[in-house]
Amino acid sequence: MSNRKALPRMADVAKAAGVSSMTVSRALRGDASVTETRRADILKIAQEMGYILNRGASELRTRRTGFVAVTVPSINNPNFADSVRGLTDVLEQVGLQVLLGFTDYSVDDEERMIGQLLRRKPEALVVTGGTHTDGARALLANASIPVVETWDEPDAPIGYSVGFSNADAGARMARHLIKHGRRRIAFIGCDTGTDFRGEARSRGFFESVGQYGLETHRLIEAGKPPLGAQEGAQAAKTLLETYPDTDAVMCVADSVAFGAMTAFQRLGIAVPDQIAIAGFGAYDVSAFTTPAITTIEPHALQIGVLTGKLIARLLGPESDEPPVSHTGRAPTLIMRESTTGDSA
Amino acid sequence: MSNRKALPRMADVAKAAGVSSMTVSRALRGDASVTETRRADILKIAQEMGYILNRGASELRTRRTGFVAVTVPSINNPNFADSVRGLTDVLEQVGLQVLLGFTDYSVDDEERMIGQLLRRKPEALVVTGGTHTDGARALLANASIPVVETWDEPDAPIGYSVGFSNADAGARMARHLIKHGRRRIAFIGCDTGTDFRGEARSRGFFESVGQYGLETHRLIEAGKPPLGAQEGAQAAKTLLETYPDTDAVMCVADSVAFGAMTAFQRLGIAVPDQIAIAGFGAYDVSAFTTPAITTIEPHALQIGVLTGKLIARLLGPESDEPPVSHTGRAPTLIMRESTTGDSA
DNA sequence: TTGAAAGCGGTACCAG
DNA sequence: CTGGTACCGCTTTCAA
Repeated sequence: MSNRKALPRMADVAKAAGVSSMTVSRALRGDASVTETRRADILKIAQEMGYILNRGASELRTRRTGFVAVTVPSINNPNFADSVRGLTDVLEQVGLQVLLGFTDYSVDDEERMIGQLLRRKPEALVVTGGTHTDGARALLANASIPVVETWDEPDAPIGYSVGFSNADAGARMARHLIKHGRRRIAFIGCDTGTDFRGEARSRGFFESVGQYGLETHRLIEAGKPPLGAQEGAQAAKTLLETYPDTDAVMCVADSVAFGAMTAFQRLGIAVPDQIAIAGFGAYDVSAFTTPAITTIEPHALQIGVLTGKLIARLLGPESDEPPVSHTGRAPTLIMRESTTGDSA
Repeated sequence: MSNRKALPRMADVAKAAGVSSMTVSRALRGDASVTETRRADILKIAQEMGYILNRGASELRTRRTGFVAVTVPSINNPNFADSVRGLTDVLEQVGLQVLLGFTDYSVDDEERMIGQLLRRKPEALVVTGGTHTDGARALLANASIPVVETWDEPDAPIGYSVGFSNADAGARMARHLIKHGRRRIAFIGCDTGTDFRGEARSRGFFESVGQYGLETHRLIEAGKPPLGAQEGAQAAKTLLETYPDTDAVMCVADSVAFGAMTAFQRLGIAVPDQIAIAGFGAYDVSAFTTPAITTIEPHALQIGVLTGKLIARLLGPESDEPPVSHTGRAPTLIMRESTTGDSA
């Protein structure tokens, strides 16, 4: 039902149409030099024969693959999914195809993935975050294609970057909590050395907390990313045992905040009266919990879209304005009842 | 920082190593016929030169691209994300690279995507669902590569299929609700003609409801997919206005069920006392709401994994047992308080 | 406007 | 075990 039979080649179409391969090639690509009637004729014949262009062969000759390689830690994360989606859509507009690789939050896996992806000769490469192995950096340096780091503001940028400061995002939330009267403040995050963006948020968060003279050690490491509601619920219990007087907690992601909130509520702890909860990521769920969860909107889709536009400009025809790294819209704090106590 | 300079080719490595391209080719692929010392030598030189194999060139000669094309409606759906992840992981094991295309729940977009993807000469193609345009079917028939339809049991299978009966899943939930004493039963789904799997669930649901002699017209069309909590909340209000005496509702996805439940609760309607709620998809959130939401676990990851294994067997060395379509584990009903009323 | 020949960067095949 | 040669399917180039 699906076994290899010889697929027609361009030469076969040419023969059937009584022209040369070159004419078929031109007709298929819409080259103006082919007579309109002839072109229509060729297209019809190609269609009838079920001819499908072999892009691999064209690429070899033109040296343009139309691939953009992309590595993300995980696709099972609404934020990354949004970014990938935005990126894919924009690139599709200009005929570029995304090659996706998952790194599972491991820089070693990332290096391996990049090595694999580069063999496909992508015209640009998009990575998540600004932390990479030396090996990966070497690969990227040698590849001589545009590199875009996303979701971060790298200390040592490789090429372009489209992202924001996760530390600032954490700090912003800390100030919000403090402004609303919280003083014994905690953070639930991933284990150290795994999710670098989450760590940056935690770092910025506690830096800000410290600036107000408050305790900065209430950190719960809830496991390896990606963290979900399950881990959030577990971490909430740990938090209560370890620092029972905590009156506010930020979670590395909304999924975690949701799980933590549920755990508190089932233990009879009032949110936000006894403990305020904040998340990150503006997941859909956060707007519909009771109370709704204060969070930070990272504009994930826009990160993808901006990255796509940047790449389109880099690979497209020479533009007047040279493309530059783009920081996009800064993350937005979304205040909701889980920290403000205001009724819905 | 990233401009085109001539990348080294295999011939360059060969020259530097003082051997022929053929020897380099063999060394790089681990062909046993190359002396071990020579191979080490060549690998080192290739490494130093920053040589990266051009797979496009190999593919042309070997006629094996290592691509598997995959179309999914959307990646912003935990179920599809899980499937893609499972599929990607398995295929990566055997050196296959996924080429992903998004169809936005449109069969026309799907046809277009398939057309684009086939030009990359994938060795297999995975599509979501069993409903396709005639054009898409023609493309697939001509491609002469294995085709796997997932997430469904197609009426007219194109090739292999890995999925389950969405109608059965809907029917199962209907029986569950009826068994728990519900009689005025509704369904919140997508607009007709968009999400075929969701429609199948709805159809099976109402068929079962009808078999018990109950009303089968309480259908709320909540918009185009993907539906979220927002649409669920809105639909819940519509449901109350349209069929105020409804005592149970199944939603096409857990996200929708969550939004609907929140809406009911904010309106002071007790779940499940006044109205029972069920979802589909076993999203993480469903286990942590109050009450937790009864749902159906489709084993999305496993669908991806089984599809990957099927393809690996199809494309791998001749196996003794011929590969067949695999239905995987049947969806599992997860009973929770939102329909049973049992305390957590 | 069209076609013939060469070549993109690898690997199959066969000779040595 | 190693190398020469042809060729994968398309497009560039140049001539007609």
